[in-house]
Amino acid sequence: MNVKYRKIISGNAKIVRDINRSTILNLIRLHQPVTRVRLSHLTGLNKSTVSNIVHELLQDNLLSEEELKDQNVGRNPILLRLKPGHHYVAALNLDAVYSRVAVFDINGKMVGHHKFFTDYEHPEKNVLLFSKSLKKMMKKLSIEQINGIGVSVAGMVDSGEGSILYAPHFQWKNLNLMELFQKYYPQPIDIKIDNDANASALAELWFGKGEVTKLNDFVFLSVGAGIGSGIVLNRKILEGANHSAGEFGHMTLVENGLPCICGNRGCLEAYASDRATARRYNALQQKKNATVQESMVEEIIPRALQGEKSAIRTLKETGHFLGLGIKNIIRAVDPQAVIIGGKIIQAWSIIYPEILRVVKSGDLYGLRQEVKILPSSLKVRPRLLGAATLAIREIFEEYQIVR
Amino acid sequence: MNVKYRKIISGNAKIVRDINRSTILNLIRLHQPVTRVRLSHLTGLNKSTVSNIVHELLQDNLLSEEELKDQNVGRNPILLRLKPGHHYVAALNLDAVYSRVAVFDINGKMVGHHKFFTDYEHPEKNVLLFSKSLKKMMKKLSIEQINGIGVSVAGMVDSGEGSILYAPHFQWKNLNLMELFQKYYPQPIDIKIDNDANASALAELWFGKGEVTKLNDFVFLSVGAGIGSGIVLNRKILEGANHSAGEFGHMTLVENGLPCICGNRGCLEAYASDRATARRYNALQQKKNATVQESMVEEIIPRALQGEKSAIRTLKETGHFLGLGIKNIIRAVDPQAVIIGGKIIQAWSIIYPEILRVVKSGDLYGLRQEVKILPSSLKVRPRLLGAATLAIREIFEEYQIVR
DNA sequence: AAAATTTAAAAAAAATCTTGACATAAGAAT
DNA sequence: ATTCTTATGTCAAGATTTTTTTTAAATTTT
Repeated sequence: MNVKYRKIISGNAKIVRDINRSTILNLIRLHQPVTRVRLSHLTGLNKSTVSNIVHELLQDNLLSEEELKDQNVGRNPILLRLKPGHHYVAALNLDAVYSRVAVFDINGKMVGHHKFFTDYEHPEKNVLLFSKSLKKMMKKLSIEQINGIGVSVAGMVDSGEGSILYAPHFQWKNLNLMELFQKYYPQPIDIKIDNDANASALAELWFGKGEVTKLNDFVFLSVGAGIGSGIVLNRKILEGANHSAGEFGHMTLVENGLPCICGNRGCLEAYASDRATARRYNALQQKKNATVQESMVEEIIPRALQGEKSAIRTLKETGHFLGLGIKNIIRAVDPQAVIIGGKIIQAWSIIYPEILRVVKSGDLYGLRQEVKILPSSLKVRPRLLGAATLAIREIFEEYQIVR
Repeated sequence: MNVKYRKIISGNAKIVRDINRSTILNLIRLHQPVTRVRLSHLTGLNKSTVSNIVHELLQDNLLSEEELKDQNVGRNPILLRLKPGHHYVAALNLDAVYSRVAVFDINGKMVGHHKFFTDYEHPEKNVLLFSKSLKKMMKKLSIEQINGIGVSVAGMVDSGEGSILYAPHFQWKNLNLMELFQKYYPQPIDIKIDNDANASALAELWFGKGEVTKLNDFVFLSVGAGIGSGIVLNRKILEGANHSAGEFGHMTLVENGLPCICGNRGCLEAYASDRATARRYNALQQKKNATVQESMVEEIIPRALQGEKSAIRTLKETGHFLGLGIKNIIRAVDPQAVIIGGKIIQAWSIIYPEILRVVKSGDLYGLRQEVKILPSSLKVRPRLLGAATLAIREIFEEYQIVR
């Protein structure tokens, strides 16, 4: 039976407490530093309830207090912040060539980092390398306990089960990664595994800067060797019935178009991935003997920025195709924004006008669709921070009431 | 400020009651007839809580009881059902040429129906006609009170405000329909307005038969003069940041393809709408002088079913284009199913194989994507029943706890 | 035929959590 | 020195669910 039955959650006093506790903890995260009174206003909860719950959070070492001495009338407010130094999560990004391990605090700050060659042949080996690396890091940073592990994988993942359905880079199929982790971490620890595009989207949602802060509905388009995407709707990742929502990389852009590694033709990925960009560039350069390796868009971009014509033309084309794809994404889910990640955004000044032109050309009935096209706002690698966010989310998000 | 802030709903005893009450009422609707004990199991709530809430619902005249005499051991169970004859909603579908008014009971059964010519020039006139028609119907059926009004409109709708952003058929732009209704219904009554594709999707979700019963995530593709769609994710309609999620009709299928009424080229609608189908058919028939009117797919379908070659070819092409669109829909939101509505489904035996062929050709990496392509399962007009469902939903759905 | 068992529903007592009124804290304004 | 003002803390009251106990009705066992 493949039918997903929604779990029915009925209400009782304890769940009310859980809901309010996580609401408050989340608001502290988002608005820190913040006072109890402000939290009372934000939540609509009574001041006493807030005080009570804050007291509990303080005892759990999740918060720090700081009395503010200012010249306002009235009693000095006490500012609440997430307390650093007590709660950490481990992150693993399993990616082509390198995989990365890191430790983050609950504010999304990386405090330790390490990388190793991904072992394609022996999936379990990567878990071993991760655990060793993590142990070493924890010792060095004198961190005693980890509050969760997040893993982002380049491939299709069943995040509920924690299994990898298909990872084309590594040629892993139906691999239960969760089981491997549980071998090395038999003690009860939260382990969350998801696809790297979803993880990146989550990283933007939780730790995005600037305009991204205000977004609740967006699509993160991860442009790399392939093209993946994570759809965020009402602050939640859309997984899809078969864990493959947001496979925009394989939407058909051109019927019977260029072949794609997925076996079909005309996919967005076959036109706008880094690989496709490099290929188009090389086709232009053939006579000039100045080709680049397929994985090396990072060589094309500086050439374009320095004014090399064929590099510029190639990237503009990429922008054009991305625009076509993004237009269809907008038609599909009508997000507040589409955020683009990947090396390609280093050429933002070149690709953005092209993307915008295509997207705007298709404005529905001339009605203003206030969708933004933005480059990733993150400084840390989104896929690694995303892995951490998978674990951090578990600390903050519990139940929630919706209409 | 265009930023949609999520309302924060904090928990308290009253909301817990609301949650549990609506959970129980919904389960009665879905599982009727059902006993209190069964409800207790389904919800996880204690038997006393269920008894208590059921008592309340009985007092509100929402339920009827019937003692079951069977040969099982133990006390006879009391079966609970939604009580007919006490709660009704009014529905209005504003559509091209005709608009329809109807009265439905809370089980989605139509008890009265009437239609009138839509007044394109004077939007308010339609509200007047609706109210007169409803009044007459209520008198005839001796219904004293209506518990809500649902309106489905062929066009883009801001369902929160109840305003029509753009309705191409009627050439209405930024029309606040809710205000017009409130003129005629100043007393506090729930009025809900939404786009007809969303309403149809909702009708399938609530009152769909057969396989549809088990679906929580699907896309309803409404094929008519244009192509609209409603996206249902986790049993909720996806509205989108600009109230235009699911505009799959205007996704680009062919770059620089056929012109579309939206002003662009190559939209799905320009290839697979009834109008496009008729146009393609007429192009084939030109020499034979046997053309049909643009709105008349219903003439092409019987011809095809009787074996007329060009009719068959035309419909197969429509199926092919629908397949291309559906493939991209699947890539986008990965639904459990895509449900197709409209006259075209009378030719299901012709279009379905074509759709399936295109969709399956694009199966991602050869992984089984268990997506179903289904014709609408409703007997009543989906757009009208959908309008009713907008109102019925308000009676049943209140708050809910999610993770 | 009487007693025990089974299933369903209702009632009373116990537990949990939020609310609301009041109290306390700390500084500014009068 | 007193009163305001704002932030936080305390505690009984109120609402709701859960747990426990009764009551009800029919079947099965003794």
